Amino acid sequence: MRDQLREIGMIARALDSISNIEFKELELTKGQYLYLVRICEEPGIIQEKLAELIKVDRTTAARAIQKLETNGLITKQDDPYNKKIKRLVPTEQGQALYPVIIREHEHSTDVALAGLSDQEAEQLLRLLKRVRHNIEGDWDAVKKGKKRDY
Amino acid sequence: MRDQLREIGMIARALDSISNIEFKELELTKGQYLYLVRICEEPGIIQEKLAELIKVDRTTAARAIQKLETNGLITKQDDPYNKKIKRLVPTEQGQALYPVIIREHEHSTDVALAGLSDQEAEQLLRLLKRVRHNIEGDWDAVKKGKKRDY
DNA sequence: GTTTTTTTGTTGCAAATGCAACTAAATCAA
DNA sequence: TTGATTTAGTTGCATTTGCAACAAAAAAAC
Repeated sequence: MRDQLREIGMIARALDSISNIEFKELELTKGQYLYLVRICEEPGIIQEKLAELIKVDRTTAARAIQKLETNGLITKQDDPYNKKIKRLVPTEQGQALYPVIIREHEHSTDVALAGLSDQEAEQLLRLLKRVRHNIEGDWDAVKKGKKRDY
Repeated sequence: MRDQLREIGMIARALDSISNIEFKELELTKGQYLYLVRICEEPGIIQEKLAELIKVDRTTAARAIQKLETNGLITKQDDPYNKKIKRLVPTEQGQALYPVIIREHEHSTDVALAGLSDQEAEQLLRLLKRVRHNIEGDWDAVKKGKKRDY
């Protein structure tokens, strides 16, 4: 049975659910951790790229980011050369949350990979990267209205 | 870098997004395909187990299932021995959608696994099953209010 | 240098999501 | 067999989500 995608869906929902519950005590509402970590890791990234990076709808990202700004965790900075884009940068308060988010994430990774050898964990990562790469094109295309034939 | 969980998240969001868009022309609104396939494969399953199976909040499942019933795709049948539970069964109309959903899913699997050898695809599945198994306990516990230490 | 297309961002809705809080049946404990 | 706990299901409410539809800057085409 080729159940790889189902397993991926189950794992992703379970982990997202756990993270959302655990981050609530940090004043982070649903999904916000996703955007905040990425902004901390790539300060100056713009909204559009961020949405593409984490595979989420542009408008969903827009509102999550808006809320992060309202809550004082990031700022939107104007670019000196491009009046259209807004560069996302964590505030000190946002930065302060980064290690906490990472720690939780590391713990979940420990749990998830328990019992796997280093070789297996690495192999899993390699394979997942290939799968993600394989699927990216379709996501982009379908999002833009392209019809897949099957 | 132990980015396995991030890759899983990206893949899952991308695929879910694609499926939701593609199933809209079948009158299936967001997420419904998830529940319907499982009910078709395991007719008689109850709501609580279904939510646990696909790793989704009980109340979210409740409403998605309610809508499937309203739309005539499944029925909730009383159990003769247990007045509390309701067994979920696809209607003929629901059954009719099953092969369509599977076909889409098979296509996505083709895309996702492109370039992987049979051995690699099998290895991926084995590893994902272990990861899913590893994480299930935590999901259950955290959902029920347990605090993880990390 | 102007027109067309793409990129980036926003807002209006309608719908899904999920935590609390609540029933009621079933199971467990005494 | 009574009382406590767990299981299964529901509803209220606030929030997130995402498709349309839009605006404006930037880039590409001509």
